[in-house]
Amino acid sequence: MFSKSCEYSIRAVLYIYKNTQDGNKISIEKVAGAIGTPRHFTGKLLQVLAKQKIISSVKGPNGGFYIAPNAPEIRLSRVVEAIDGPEIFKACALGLKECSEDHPCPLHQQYKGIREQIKNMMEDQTVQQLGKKLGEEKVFVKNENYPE
Amino acid sequence: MFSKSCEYSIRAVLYIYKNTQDGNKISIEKVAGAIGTPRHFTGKLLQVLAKQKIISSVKGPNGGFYIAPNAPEIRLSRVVEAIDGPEIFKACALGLKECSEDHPCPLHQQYKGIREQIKNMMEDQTVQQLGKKLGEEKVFVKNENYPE
DNA sequence: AATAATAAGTATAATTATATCCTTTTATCT
DNA sequence: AGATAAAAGGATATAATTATACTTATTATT
Ligand code: FES
Ligand code: FES
Repeated sequence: MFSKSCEYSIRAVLYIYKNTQDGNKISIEKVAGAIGTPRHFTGKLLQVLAKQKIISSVKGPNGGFYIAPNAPEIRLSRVVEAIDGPEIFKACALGLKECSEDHPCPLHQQYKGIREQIKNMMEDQTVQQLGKKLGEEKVFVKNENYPE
Repeated sequence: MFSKSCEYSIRAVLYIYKNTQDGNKISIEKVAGAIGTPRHFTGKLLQVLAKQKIISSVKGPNGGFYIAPNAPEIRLSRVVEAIDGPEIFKACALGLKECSEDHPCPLHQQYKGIREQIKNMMEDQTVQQLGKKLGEEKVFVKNENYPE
């Protein structure tokens, strides 16, 4: 579905949200440890998310990444587009260069609705909504029996 | 969504179906040319599909690949599972090792329905159904303005 | 038996994922 | 103020995976 980069990014952003609403900042080290993703690769992803202003970062001691409590809602689609690119939401199911009504692949009619749902899901859900669940409901952003 | 291997495979199988119902066989060369996929890579894919008995092949002059007119319906899911593996239909949206109700990711509730639809689509559609469309309706298995 | 057509098997290239290393920024301690 | 250390930023290197090309082995036809 999405690339690993993208999956990792979403998980990281949710975790960062949940753990920085009290004004704290959190380091790459801790994020990667908490969600179970490779340290350096995670760092790189957070770097591009910060550059795109999806998350905030501050260098130096006591620095780290965070999402300001008063930050506007961040749609998941924004993360996906930053990492995998926006074309992913209009790609053809069978890999044709373009998906179009004029030159459809045999799966086009059935697939386009599903793809739309995926897009809607990512546009509807925000980091803030899902991030809150992370604390309240039983949802997880790291694998089962993974050491905290 | 699916890997390139998988996309190519489905396109190839549909093309082979459409062009071998008259008892003909068709070569890798022609398949790859007609659907616009790399020659050798396509060959390899057809090889595993043949080994899995999803399509038939015969060597030597006048040989090639084909799907027998009396062959039972081939669900697209079978092709997907042969190439990308069956796990793809139960994978977690955020890349957790397992998707489960007990240890769900934050997107689980919303995603599982969509994933189910994808699975159903691939299980419902058969090579025969879609292959017929290839001749009758305006659907394509190669890119626009690609030389035949 | 020779040949030519073709599938099958092996090697290379490109991409993606991951790790290492060095630089820059900045808070804190002396 | 200067030294130090903690953190992100950035460039570059390696590994794994995926995609593609090349070579060899089969086999129907003559
Ligand atoms: S053309 Fe394939 S999904 Fe639209
Ligand atoms: S756990 Fe992520 S989709 Fe089910």
